[in-house]
Amino acid sequence: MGPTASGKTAVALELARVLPVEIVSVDSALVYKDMDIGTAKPDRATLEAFPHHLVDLIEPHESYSAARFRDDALAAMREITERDRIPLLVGGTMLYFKALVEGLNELPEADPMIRLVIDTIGEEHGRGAIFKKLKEVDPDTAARLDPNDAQRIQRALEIYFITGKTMGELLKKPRYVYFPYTPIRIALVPEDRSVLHQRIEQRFEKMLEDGLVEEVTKLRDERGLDATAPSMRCVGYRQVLQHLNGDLTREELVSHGVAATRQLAKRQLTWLRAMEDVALFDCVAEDLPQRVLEFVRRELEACYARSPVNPKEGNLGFPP
RNA sequence: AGGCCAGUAGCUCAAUUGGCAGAGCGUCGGUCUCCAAAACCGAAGGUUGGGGGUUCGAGGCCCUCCUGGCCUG
Repeated sequence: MGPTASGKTAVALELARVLPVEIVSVDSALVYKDMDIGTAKPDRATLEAFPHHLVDLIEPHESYSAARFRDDALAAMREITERDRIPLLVGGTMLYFKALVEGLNELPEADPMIRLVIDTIGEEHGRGAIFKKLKEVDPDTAARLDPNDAQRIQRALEIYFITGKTMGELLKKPRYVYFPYTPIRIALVPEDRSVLHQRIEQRFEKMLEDGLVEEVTKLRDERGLDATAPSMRCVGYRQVLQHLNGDLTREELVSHGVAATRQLAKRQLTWLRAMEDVALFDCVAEDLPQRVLEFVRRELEACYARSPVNPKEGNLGFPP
């Protein structure tokens, strides 16, 4: 795990070179096909040499979800372990990590029609009307949410409209979590935030040099995508779209894009701080891949030593 | 060189006739159960370019210096 631009990919590739692992992407942006530059997707050669699961899964006009990720990730992990290999989960979408390991309650999936209905009510009767409605049907959830949090209020109402039961009620039900793995949690974090900020700026400028504007132009012109598409809410894509609309100058595109990326990194770090049992590594360390590799080796050995089920012949699959 | 205009939070700008210096953005901290690279909440941040003066009281008036811009030579 780690914030954007912390060097996760480089470390993952190094581990994949040496250990019997297969990479599973835990990234809400890498799932989109044809969104390569702005998502800092590994290039084709890398993806061929080290296949990544859960990359290029859906079209940019489709939408994904935490629940779908959990299903997809568990399926990928099962395939990998059946090949006697180890899943290496790499990414920065912390909600996906959480959903995977801790599971989700049984809730209905998103329904675009219902969401449209709720949005329409909001437009006609005012922003407050929707919150008022939620207070009526699900006071517990309403009390927990901020009246301005339109997205979550909409979700809570959506659950009620689909199931007739409240979100508060459904979340109280016991959750049966299927996760037959022992995670070794590693996070790459900056000891000095300003270094990460620098990297973010350089990387965004590089993305523009590499043709990010052209990539987005294509998505807009050939796929008709606009700011309402979930994929176009990704950092960078949204700002380029605004630039193409004439709402941002080229200069503003850079400063806004960089700022949005910094904010993303900040939120990712907030998640990481709240997580327990995570080994932290300074993401600007010189020999970062080596350090992580050593740590993983030790952890794997300890893991196998205490496990009643050893892999075949007790061979860990990597040099002693 | 002379004349005019401007200088307020990191940035862009507000502030009634002289009456408690604010906003947006950024920054920092947090929340997060099927959109999460999303959405939302909170906090910090000022010698109002410097110095002097008038006044009960100055971001706003007077003097002076500094910086930037425009005009004239």
